[in-house]
Amino acid sequence: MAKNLALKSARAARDLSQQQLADIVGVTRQTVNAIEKGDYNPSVKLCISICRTLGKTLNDLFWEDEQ
Amino acid sequence: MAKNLALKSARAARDLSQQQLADIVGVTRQTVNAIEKGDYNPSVKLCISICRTLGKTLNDLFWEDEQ
DNA sequence: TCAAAATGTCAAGTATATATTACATATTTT
DNA sequence: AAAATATGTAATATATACTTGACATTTTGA
Repeated sequence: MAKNLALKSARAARDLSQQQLADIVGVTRQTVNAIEKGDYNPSVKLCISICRTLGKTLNDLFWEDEQ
Repeated sequence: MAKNLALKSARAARDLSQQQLADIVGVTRQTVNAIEKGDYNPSVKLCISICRTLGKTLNDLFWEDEQ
């Protein structure tokens, strides 16, 4: 998977550190880091939780428009 | 998680069986069944693959509007 | 410029998504 | 009604998301 810059950017817009976002959604900072880096393939439940925290939707943060 | 009726309905609209959808996205029929039933929490990659197959987006099939 | 905070990364462990096999019931088709 | 197909479900196995703990580097702010 590619880097998730939409996520990184949405997190920055809310002025949250990886650690803070991780705490809110109940995972570790390493997990948030890995998702932003594109290292793995999170569960949709975690994606939804991240989206809600950042005021975005799944399409905003996890849908790639180009096929 | 609750039953995913949006998925069940989108699959029906394309006239695909659970088995056919599973084959296309590369999982087993039990996995598709469990997702529709709401038994577990698929990876976002699998969600995206299902959405593409059914001509829907993540928001269409995996975003619950009520908080 | 120095310390603190944030980020990147790695190794080893745990939890859970997904596979495999199998069987039962429901639905559709002939 | 019988046969085929679709769906529901369960037990055991495997792959991988995610944790824990640790250390290194980069960035931020006083």
